[in-house]
Amino acid sequence: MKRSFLEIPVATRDGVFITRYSEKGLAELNFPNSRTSARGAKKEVVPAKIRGWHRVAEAALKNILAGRAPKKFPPLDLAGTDFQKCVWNALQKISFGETKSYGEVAAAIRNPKAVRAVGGACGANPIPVLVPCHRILAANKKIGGFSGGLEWKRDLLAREGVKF
DNA sequence: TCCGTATTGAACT
DNA sequence: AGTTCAATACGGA
Repeated sequence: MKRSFLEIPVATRDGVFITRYSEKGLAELNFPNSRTSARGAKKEVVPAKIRGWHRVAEAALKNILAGRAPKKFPPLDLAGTDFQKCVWNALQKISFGETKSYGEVAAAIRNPKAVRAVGGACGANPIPVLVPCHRILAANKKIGGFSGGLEWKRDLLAREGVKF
């Protein structure tokens, strides 16, 4: 069974991001380039609950894009395996402007050897930016990869004041 | 069960 | 210093 998400666009100076909400929280976020947007504007009823989340999510997103640390995050409804959720949870513990290597993340979840699996989980991350998969660099401080495009990763890091 | 992965560290040019 | 290679954990087909 496929979960249906409530899709809400977020206009920023960098383009229109798409957020998707489930009954439990923010479930997905897409970069502007994905042409997932511009759909037959399904103006369904947006529960007040979700409007509240969206307000927080939008503020958090714009803060990050502006190079400032968000004060607050909306609840996240991460759909994935236990391992993935574990990784994503670890990612959220990385503070703004800080970077970690895949190896360190692996160590943080008590699987020091699962470095590549961590990479896989990052790639499967449904919520970039808010779940800071872009703050993960390879051990030799190289850029690695990024789902939404490497330009985004570099740009986001630069805005956080990270140099490499 | 086999294959690919957003890695890593060591061995080899 | 750049490159190749095997190992490793996990998810998808």
